[in-house]
Amino acid sequence: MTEEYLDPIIHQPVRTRIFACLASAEEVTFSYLKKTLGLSDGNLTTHMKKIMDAGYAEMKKDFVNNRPRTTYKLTRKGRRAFEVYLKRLRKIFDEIGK
Amino acid sequence: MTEEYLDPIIHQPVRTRIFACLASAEEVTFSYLKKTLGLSDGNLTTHMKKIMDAGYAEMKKDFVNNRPRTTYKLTRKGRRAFEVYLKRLRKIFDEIGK
DNA sequence: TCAAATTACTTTGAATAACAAAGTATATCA
DNA sequence: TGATATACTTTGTTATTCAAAGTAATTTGA
Repeated sequence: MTEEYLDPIIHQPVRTRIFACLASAEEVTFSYLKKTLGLSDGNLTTHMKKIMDAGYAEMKKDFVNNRPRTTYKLTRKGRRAFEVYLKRLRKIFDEIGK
Repeated sequence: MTEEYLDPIIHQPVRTRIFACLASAEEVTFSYLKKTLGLSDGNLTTHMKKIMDAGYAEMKKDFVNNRPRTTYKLTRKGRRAFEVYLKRLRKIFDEIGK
């Protein structure tokens, strides 16, 4: 059980939900994440920064109707990390049933 | 998805594993947790303190072979909180598959 | 038309959390 | 009896989390 450590970048109340969102789609906008997860702007920015600093997601900026739009998507590395995370979580909980 | 917040007492890399351990047994000793999860003494103490402060576990102290022994067990509230946690986690991940 | 509100973020600072090193205390071992 | 081990707790530093305030462009309403 010891080595089944849970990636602290992913295993955090807000970020786990962000990852679930990102994993379920190709890419997701800042506004969508904010609304869907009910986060403050600052909170979302800093969490995304942390995820990107880990190399788990990347950002794209463009304009739609003269408004800035920031889009995030998981990198290959991020998707892989999330898979490993899910596998470990499952293993940990499977052991409860002994 | 918004209201499916994950209890920060439980959703933390070390504590999730502590909860899995506690949930799988009636009660668990300090030494066992420490060894099984590979934690430093201080780290384990502070995490357990946090879990107890939330009313999720309780501590029993006795002596075995003239040695102090600290035993932890989930309270009813703690077990319930863990169940809710697991249900929410599952829901969040189920949504990935859309 | 211009002031106010809205959208879309980022920066910053204060509160909280996480962790290990050092500390306390008893027991065993050589 | 000095050294090592077991069983913890306290303390202090560093890292993390979050929202308030800040920036900038845009739309809306009087």
